[in-house]
Amino acid sequence: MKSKGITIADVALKAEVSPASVSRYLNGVEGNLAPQTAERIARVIEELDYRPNAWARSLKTRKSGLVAAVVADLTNAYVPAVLDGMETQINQAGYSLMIGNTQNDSHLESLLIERLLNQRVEGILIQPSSMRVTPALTAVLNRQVPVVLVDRLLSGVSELDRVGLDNYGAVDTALDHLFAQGYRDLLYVTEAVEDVSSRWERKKAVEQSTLPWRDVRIFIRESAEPAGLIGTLHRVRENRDGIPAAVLCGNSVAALLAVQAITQAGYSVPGDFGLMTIDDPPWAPFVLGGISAVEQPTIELGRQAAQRLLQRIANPEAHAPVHSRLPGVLKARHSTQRS
Amino acid sequence: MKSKGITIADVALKAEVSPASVSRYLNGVEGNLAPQTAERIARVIEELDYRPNAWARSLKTRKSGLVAAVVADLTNAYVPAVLDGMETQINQAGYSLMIGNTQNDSHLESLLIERLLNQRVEGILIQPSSMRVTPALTAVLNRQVPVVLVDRLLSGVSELDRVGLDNYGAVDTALDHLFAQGYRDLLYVTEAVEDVSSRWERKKAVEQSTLPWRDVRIFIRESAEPAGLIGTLHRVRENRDGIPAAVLCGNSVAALLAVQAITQAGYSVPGDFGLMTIDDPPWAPFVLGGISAVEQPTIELGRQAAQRLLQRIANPEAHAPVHSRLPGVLKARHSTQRS
DNA sequence: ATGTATAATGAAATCGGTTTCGGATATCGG
DNA sequence: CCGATATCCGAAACCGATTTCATTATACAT
Repeated sequence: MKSKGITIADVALKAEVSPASVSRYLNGVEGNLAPQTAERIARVIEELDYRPNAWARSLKTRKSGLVAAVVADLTNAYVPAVLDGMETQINQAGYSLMIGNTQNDSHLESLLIERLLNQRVEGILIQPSSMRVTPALTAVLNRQVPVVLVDRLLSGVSELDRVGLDNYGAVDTALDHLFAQGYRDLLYVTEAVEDVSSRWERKKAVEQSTLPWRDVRIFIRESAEPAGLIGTLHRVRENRDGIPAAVLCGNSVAALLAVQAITQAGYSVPGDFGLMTIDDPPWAPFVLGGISAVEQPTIELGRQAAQRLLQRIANPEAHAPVHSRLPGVLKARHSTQRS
Repeated sequence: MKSKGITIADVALKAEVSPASVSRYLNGVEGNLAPQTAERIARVIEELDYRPNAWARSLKTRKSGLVAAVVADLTNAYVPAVLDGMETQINQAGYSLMIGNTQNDSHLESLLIERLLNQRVEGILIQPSSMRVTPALTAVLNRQVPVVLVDRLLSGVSELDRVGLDNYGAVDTALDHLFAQGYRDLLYVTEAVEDVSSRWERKKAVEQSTLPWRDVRIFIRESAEPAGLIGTLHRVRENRDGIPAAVLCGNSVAALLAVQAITQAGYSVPGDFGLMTIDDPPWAPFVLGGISAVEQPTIELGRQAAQRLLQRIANPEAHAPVHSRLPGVLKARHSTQRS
């Protein structure tokens, strides 16, 4: 009833060598195999369609070949794009990728991380659901497994690597573009800012802009309904003087809200408002004649994050943490075209 | 130098019981533990922050708690949506999810599947990159690990479960809607059809339509450039008589092409053409005033696929394979609004 | 011819759990 | 008070690999 199970012993027996030699063969030439023996083993392995048991191997070597990515929301196009970059990188290195989707819920996040640790992943890429450090997160940190933060930071945690967009730079890029196009009034639309570092940074960057804006307002999204934003749009529009105001959105969720509000209110773009967004969702080129955006280098973000993690795994001695802030790239489109 | 490692033995020692008892405790009450002992063990585990080693456990129990999803293209929004459904379901069952992104490359697909098998996953969800059965795929099938096909079929493989959209029904839904709106001329836009079963089925459904169309044409996308399609649009438009033709797209990639073609050619929707697509990408509501679509129940698809796989894992006796074909739901929007 | 360095291989311990089997203790009926 | 039965628990084998250490065979120098 021993279902299936071709073990190293079976191979050894049939090839008339010791299990030790088979193992040596499997792991490349360690203690030097006679080419003749090696070939014999190879043949038997082939014949038996033998596959080494990863569990037994891991048990001894303390390496699982597993790496995990814990993301906040799979349905936001930004996330799978980043995952894409991670995945290729990780597979190239011979590792396999596990994923956990926290749905922006730190409770679920804890549970998933817990599970992944039990699976003995060798490293974790985390896009934290919140800046606040949960017990489960501290548990990971106390443990030896390397962690790289993606996209978002954890408040009060400085010892971790982090890879993400250069939020300040990206916002500046957007603002420079808007200003260069002649806009002088600015409305910044963002999701609630408290818990998520990237949103916070972007808002901060807007507030710190040194360009001579005539007016800068911030609108914080409180519901999925555009009603509130529509009101603000009306108000912004009142005190204009021929130059339409620019609406800058902090991410694609905010951008979606803005598109809805503008459409429902019957405004036109770029006639009544300039419109632009940080993060270039796949639909940006096709909505309202094309929405200008600052694109995030998503695949590259994923690639670098994975790369960093793999390095930490290969070389656990703690170097100083590295913060990579990749630049966004400007995609000027119809929605900010003036004249 | 034994880095870290609180083993079951350490716990046993400190709790003054045998490792066997600790094991019993960990796996729920098997051979009946005295509540007193159980509590003592619990406390020590807590104190030591002990975590059972998944490898050792798997080695003995032959269960990894791992399930894999191999998908064709992470950047197509349909895929992460389905993954989302899978993920929750799988985690609820106490399993963890591994992913492989084949990028529609059957070579990569083979490699990833190979790796996942070595990781001893207990089951695999596959969205095959092609209908053609590769050696690696047959290897999986010969092996004992359960497989559920998602979205796409494998030609000549009938023994596997499959969960996907009811492509025939979905196309009928679209056609019914178009016909009811008064359209009589039809242009179906699709990606190359040979290798992918879902595309094939949808095209077939169009060809088999029993509605009294005046004209039905099929356009097969050959490049990412809309030039070819634009030509076809011109031609379709010539022989009209007041009733615009309807353009139905086989998936979101085709829809994207159509949007580009229509926009570049300067046509309006729904004035010059009715436009509709199978698969409801996130941008559909906002492009060209809203594009009508037949939405796929993505999360539900993922959920059911995962569910099916988990059942197979729990109960390996081979029942007859189940083919779930979930219905698409009509999203009538502006792009097919007539009158 | 003899001693020594080197290459190739095998025996056995080990990784950290689970599980079988049987021994010890407690409970209970008569 | 005794033997039978049930309950709780420990010793030890086992899962399938890796790895250390020792051994044998071979080559080479003297």
